[in-house]
Amino acid sequence: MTTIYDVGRLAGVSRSTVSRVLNSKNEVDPKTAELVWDAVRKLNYHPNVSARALVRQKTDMIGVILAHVSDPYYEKIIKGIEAVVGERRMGVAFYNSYDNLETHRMIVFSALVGNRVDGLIVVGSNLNDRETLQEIIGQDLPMAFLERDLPKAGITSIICDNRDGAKQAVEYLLNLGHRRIGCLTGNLDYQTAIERLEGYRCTLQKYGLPVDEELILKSNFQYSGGYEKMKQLLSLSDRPTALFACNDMMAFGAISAIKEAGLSVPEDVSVVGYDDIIFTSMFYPPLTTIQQPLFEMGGLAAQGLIDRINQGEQYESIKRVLPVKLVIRKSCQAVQG
Amino acid sequence: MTTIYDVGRLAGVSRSTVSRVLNSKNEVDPKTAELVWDAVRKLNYHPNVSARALVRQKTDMIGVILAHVSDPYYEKIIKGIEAVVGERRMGVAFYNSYDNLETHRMIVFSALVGNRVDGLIVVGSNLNDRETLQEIIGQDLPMAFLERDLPKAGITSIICDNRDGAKQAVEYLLNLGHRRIGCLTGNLDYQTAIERLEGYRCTLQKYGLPVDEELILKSNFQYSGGYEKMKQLLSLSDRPTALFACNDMMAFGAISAIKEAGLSVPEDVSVVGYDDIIFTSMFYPPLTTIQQPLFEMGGLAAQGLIDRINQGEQYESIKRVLPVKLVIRKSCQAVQG
DNA sequence: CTGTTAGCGCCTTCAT
DNA sequence: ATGAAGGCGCTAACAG
Repeated sequence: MTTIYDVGRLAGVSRSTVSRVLNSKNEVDPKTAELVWDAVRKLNYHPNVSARALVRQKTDMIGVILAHVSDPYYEKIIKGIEAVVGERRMGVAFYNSYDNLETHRMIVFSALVGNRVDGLIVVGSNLNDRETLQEIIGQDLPMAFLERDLPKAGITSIICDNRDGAKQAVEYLLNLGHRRIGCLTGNLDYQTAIERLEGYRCTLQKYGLPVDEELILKSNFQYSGGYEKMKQLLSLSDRPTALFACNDMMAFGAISAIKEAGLSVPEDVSVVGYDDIIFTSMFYPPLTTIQQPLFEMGGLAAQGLIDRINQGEQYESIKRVLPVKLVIRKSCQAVQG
Repeated sequence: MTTIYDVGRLAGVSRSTVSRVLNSKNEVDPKTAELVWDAVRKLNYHPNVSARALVRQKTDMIGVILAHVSDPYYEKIIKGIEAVVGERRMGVAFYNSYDNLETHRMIVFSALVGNRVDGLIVVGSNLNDRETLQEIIGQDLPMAFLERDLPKAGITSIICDNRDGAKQAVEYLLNLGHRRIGCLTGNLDYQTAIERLEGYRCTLQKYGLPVDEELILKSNFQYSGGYEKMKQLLSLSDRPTALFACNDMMAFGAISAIKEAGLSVPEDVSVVGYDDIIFTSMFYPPLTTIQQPLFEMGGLAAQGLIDRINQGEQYESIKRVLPVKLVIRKSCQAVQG
């Protein structure tokens, strides 16, 4: 391992000078600096991150904890985070919680309390994590929340208007003449799932329609969940003519079940999804869905977190609720006759 | 920040004893140990990772560099890596290269030379990265390669039998009576893309069929690339009756183009993909494709890397070529008449 | 403008 | 079985 000391020796200067050059602090004679850079290149020197982090008490890294990095839903959020973080010359580390409370707790503590990262973005975590998070927040460590707001916490949270999204979806179906509209919810341990369901309910009520509990099935945001629950919905004597799936993956699963039953989308059942993940437009039929500003969300969370890190506890937390919009494709049509 | 010193003071012991308890080294009086653990819990102490890494000269983290974490293709590979790494009580950090050589270089150096991780798994990187990688390998730092083998490197590499995969796909189509089989290649800066194309060519030759260069279109492993290139293929006067797409995303794009042209899959064009990503079975029609043992690949790479880290340079590198298999779904049918 | 000095928090001999 | 002391590689005062 080559250290700052080796660089100094080769350049004929002290270690502190090397450090100054590397960090472009204070004034350094341009000639000296050039000597140092030459040595750095020649030795292919890269600072030991641990040593640097130890003395500076910061790692220039932020962490992002989410259920599973590979979930396509996170794609644009991740890109939004990375864009901002890269711009500020920091790095990102991703951690998978697998939606497991114990794992989540371990990660949060070892990453944040163990100083592995300077701050943490928690993406849409399980509401039962509240205790862990309150504990962390109590220590005034930099955090930001995405798709979730923690009451009383002086912390940035970026969420989308889930109730309004559900409202747009349901209103769209109502305008097409649908009256029996099924709803596949996400895992109700998640704020987004709860709010979307509320939006569905309120919208029906607003239009003076009955909320038939038989048409509301608690699912889990997964393809398989959408598939299974849709089969149940189709077996109803008076089956729905339309479906509001609280995310796109469940919509895909539901559509498979519909096709398997010998029915068609949108001829027999209209389907609206939620999220607008990248696959929606590749899917057949192209899915009508609610689009969230995912890239922007990621960016705002990262920005809030980094500001908090830089400004310390004087940072004024922000809470943003971003608007969503309906994207009409080809999975819905008006009720016939 | 609470340190080992605070813990020691609360427990009434020295810092070295705390350290011993934490790392369960040597013998420590069970009563003393209990005292220390009590203090740890009471203070919610978590070791400072930087300090620990600095003195131990290891981070217990491995890095994984790939084009983009959110690409669904990596999903199972990632899970395979995580399974092994978790089992060995280490952690993983993911880095996105975005298929950019400069980014790739920076990550490799700062992560590995900067001691951010103990070793690095490079997943299917651009062949033009060779120089950077050789440079790193020259420093005998622990690395493992996935979907790529670097000649002369005493380093673990795990690849799949891409030529055989292409052969299985093409033979399947030939057996269905197809003679004009198009090929959409991936980005030929990648070993997998090159080998799959070779497999396609060799198989046709093996059966004494002409290789019509007009039917081979260089694409990029992307949905959009598959879509565009398939449009070209369809505009040919004597268009192909079947397509071998070198990955599933291009197959999806191609199928969109086919549908858009008023044709059907598999009635008018049969399509075989490659990879068997999670979406293939959700797609309509369910895609016939080549399945790779992705989970196993990730696990083997992680295992090889960790062994190398633990055993040092005496580690005997392994090179594994894993078998692949054809998964028949519904995107192909026999030539009519 | 540059070198000297003193830690950052932890682990690991070496004593006891 | 436990404590004292030294140092991992780096940065940040403080001198000069």
